[in-house]
Amino acid sequence: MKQADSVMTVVRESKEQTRKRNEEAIITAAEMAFAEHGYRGASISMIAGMAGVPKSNVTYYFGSKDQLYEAVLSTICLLWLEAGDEIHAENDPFEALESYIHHKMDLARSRPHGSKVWANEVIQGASFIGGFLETTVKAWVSQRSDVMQNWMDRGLIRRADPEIIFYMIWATTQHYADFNSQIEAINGRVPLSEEQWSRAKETVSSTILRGLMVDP
Amino acid sequence: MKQADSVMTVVRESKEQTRKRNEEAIITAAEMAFAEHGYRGASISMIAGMAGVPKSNVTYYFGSKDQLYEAVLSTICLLWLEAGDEIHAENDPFEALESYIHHKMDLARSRPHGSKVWANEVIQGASFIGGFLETTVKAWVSQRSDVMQNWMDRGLIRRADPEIIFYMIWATTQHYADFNSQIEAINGRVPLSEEQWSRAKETVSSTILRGLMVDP
DNA sequence: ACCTATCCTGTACGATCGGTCAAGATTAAA
DNA sequence: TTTAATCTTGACCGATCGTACAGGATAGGT
Repeated sequence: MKQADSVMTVVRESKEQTRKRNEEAIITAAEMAFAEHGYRGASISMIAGMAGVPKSNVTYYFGSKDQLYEAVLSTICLLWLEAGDEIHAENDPFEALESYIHHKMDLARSRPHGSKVWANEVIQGASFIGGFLETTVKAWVSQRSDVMQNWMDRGLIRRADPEIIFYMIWATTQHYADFNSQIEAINGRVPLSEEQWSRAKETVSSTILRGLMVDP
Repeated sequence: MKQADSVMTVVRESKEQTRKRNEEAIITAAEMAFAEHGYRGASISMIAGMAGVPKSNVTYYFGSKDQLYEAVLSTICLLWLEAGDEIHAENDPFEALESYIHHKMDLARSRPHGSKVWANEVIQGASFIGGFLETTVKAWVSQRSDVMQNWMDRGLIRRADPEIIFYMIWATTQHYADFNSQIEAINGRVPLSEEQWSRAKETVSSTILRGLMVDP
């Protein structure tokens, strides 16, 4: 088949390329399968079917269902941890938090499956990610809470427990990913329009930010 | 064993009483099992073990796993639908909404398992409760949205899409049930204290209510 | 062109699942 | 007390699950 090679310029994939392509296809399929059926409900054969690879290929790449699940969870969390990078004491609190909320709303829209897998895992006790929550996530919250405390001490925002504020932001933003099917049902079986999405972003952020303003 | 009957005044249960007692035990066990393991992860034998009845007894009472699952979901929703009864146009919006938020926070604390089952079901596509969402829940939202619109027209609260406000309330309150394990992990593996709970209630409601105030 | 290490996958296995069913136990009516 | 209806449950079934593994396929070095 030299002809095909020269005419279509289809060069043979290297092993590394094949592995990377297969791993990404499996991760993507697993993210969707775990989101739509839960950890137990998603089967390896189902994931393999979505990814277009044989069932054994999945266990070959990821070792076990548990390890694949953890890979999906860590892929998601790497995305989330970056969203709050602009929360620094030297930034304006309302600009920083508005950016954070908008960023999280965009992630809820662009990566709903990841959010759902995470939510499912936490709801069912976070047995796979418990250690991660107690170290990395806790440290993230602790650092940002110090920033919020700084803003409060300088009288820029209203006094409140910073953790509670973060939980409110997480809850309201991720709700648009996790409870998407409920929102669509109430919206008349219709996905949110572009305008509805931007209004949701605006209302969520402005409501929380107004709630954080100091008394005049 | 006449002696036992007369001394301990333990009369024999009627069939109805036995049925009711068993059904409640099974429902309670199922609520916990579905919350902690998801729909597929919770097995009938596991639920039967928790409830202290043989496995076949579960299918005898509820017919199938699906019907038991739906019974759990409807039990939960009956509780939730009552929480917003005070949202009427003639009430003060801030008092009514504060009462609603506090009521929902109390439910998140007292019935976390039900909230988790509901969240799991919605996350995974709401295939069991889709029709219910499109009829009962949608109508509930529609009625309360009219009340909110009335308050806005009278200048009592800031203008915003009422649905978005309800989603924010649902998200922030139910977060304390659904993401309880995440909150505990960040809190140092320790459940929220009584004081932390009351501060959470206060901060959540005051932040949202301040976010709804009209500009001075 | 050959060889070898690595990759890939079809097959098989034990475990567990939801659900069925018939026989035994118990209750309520006659 | 007898009888009929209902409740209760242990045993069983086909299906599906996650995983192990052997052997074929293949890429990359020689």
